[in-house]
Amino acid sequence: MVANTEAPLTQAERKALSDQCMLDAAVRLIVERGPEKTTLKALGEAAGYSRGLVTYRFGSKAGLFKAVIKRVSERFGQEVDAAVAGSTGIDAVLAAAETYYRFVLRSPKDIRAMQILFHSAAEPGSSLTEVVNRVHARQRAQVAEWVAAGQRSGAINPKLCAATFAARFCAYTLGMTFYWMLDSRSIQWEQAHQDFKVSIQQQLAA
Amino acid sequence: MVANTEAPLTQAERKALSDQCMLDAAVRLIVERGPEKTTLKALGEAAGYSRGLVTYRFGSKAGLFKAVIKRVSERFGQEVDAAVAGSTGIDAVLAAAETYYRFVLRSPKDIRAMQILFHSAAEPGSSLTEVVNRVHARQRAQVAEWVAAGQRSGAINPKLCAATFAARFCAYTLGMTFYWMLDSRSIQWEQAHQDFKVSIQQQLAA
DNA sequence: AAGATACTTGCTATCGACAAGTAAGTATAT
DNA sequence: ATATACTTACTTGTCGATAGCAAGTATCTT
Repeated sequence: MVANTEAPLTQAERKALSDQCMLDAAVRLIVERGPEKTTLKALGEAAGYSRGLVTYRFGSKAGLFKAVIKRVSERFGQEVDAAVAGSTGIDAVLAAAETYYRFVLRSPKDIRAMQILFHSAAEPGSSLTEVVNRVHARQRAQVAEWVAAGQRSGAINPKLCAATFAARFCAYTLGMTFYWMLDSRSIQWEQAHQDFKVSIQQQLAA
Repeated sequence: MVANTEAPLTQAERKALSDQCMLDAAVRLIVERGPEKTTLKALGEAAGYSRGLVTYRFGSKAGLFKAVIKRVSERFGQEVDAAVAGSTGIDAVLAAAETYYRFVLRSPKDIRAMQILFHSAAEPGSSLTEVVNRVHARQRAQVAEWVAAGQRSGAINPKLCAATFAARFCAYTLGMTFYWMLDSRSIQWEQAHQDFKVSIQQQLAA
């Protein structure tokens, strides 16, 4: 988490290192104290630098947070792509659900940080709105594509509106993650996931 | 929104009036600039008082926001009770969904403000966590009750887990509201609602 | 050695919340 | 009835802490 202070590095390496440290520090501090109470001073120190580096590198605190969203959502997107591989239709949707379920268990801090940033995008005047909206629009479009493909192949109920199902699928995931964050004990994360898969199959079945 | 300056009021009336003005101002400012950027100064002025009154009356800014959550969620709860009336099972669940759908259209500012406050409850160390968690636990329990009653009367699929369905139902609602706030154009609020009702019936059918 | 890039420090306006103050309403004694 | 003591409603002074800019220093590159 703290910058390495050994052997001389190239400028590019220095930059890459400090970027990495700052993004890690951001995730950690967002989860520990929330974005607003995460001060530039704390971010700099947690990353092993000064309070000024965040603003210099990312333009502002919000700029750093945007970078966090991009990094985590990109990593998640890659995992989904890998899990879905070539499959479409119901299988693809189930694989995506499964991937998210596991991602939350494996990287709870990343998910917590990202969800907190998603939330802040819903506040008026937030500079994260556009990025976050793009991330979610993309996710919904991807799900809708799988469903549409399944409909063309006859495996999925043709009466269903692919876009609306996709929104429902993604909205559920967001809401459930919110509950999980609020009080992980009050929600049966695993059972909810299993029941959700059953519900998906039921909803999509031709 | 601004305190009345006419005829002398009793202490109780003065208090009720200023409380009302402050709660209204809070909703307005949360929707206009978000909770963090809503300053005590702005709250006081918008309500027609000084910057000190919020702290004096509600203890802190967060105290005022708690009161906002209580007020709006209570009002929504009453509307649900009225709409559901005596019905149970699928009808009760559909009536609750319908009530929320309409509440959002009729009082978008109240919903926006409340959802923003819900979000802030998911941040670490938030003093709203407990209140918000209680509100949502209660909503889920209520939905689960309707479902369980429907199962006892044989109208709802007995294999379903009532609590898990309730969580799914409420999580969807939260997530969809988030999308609606993020970009109301990208979401077909009405179609999503209609499809949701069909999906509920399908999921609950015996 | 000179320029470019990575990073730090000085500064200003603004914030929330506490403490101390003032104004307005209420109770009691004559 | 009205003056005085008291309580409650509300305001203002103050303090430490904040984000982000401008101007500086350290480190790498050519």
